[in-house]
Amino acid sequence: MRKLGRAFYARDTIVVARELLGKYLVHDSRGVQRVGRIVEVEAYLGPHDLAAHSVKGLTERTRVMFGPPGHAYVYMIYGMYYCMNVVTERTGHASAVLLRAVEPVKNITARTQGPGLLCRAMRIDRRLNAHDLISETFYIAASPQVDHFQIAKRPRIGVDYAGAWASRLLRFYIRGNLCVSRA
DNA sequence: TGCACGATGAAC
DNA sequence: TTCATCGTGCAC
Repeated sequence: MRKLGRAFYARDTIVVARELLGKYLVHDSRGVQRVGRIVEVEAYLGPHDLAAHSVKGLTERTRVMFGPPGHAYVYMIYGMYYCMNVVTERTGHASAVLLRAVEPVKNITARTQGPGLLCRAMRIDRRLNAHDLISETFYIAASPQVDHFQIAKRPRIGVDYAGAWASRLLRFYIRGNLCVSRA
């Protein structure tokens, strides 16, 4: 599979979010390679986006978001789940794409519909925070076959506190895909 | 040093 | 609609 390079991530966040749909998330963990096809994502546009964690500025937690593109921002939510983001644009821009759901492709037995379940099923946890996705064991690759689909746009989930930003259509998913967390 | 609050998921 | 569960950020 063709691994995505730094240049893929160093672009407009909405473009990256849309193009991540259909790509393959690969994680080699203790000799087991797990692969999931990305079917749902959300774009977080930077410190001016009231729903983005980077709205807090550069802190210990948001350090990775402010760093270079192509790295994984993994954080714990509600004390029980992890969520994985891909950092986009240039260093300091503090934008990222949240991976919300994947379709099981290889060595995945648990459910993957939702950001928390996705990380649990693919064994993604805090240890992978700040991990470079231009690597051998944790990366995203282009689809091995040509596949075309329609992209649906919806408001992001769980960000009602973000005022006008809550209604922006920044959640994208593959229309009709059964592995999407919410249609 | 303490505390309110989540980019969730599951049960009721 | 409620709750489990804990790291983070900020108030004090």
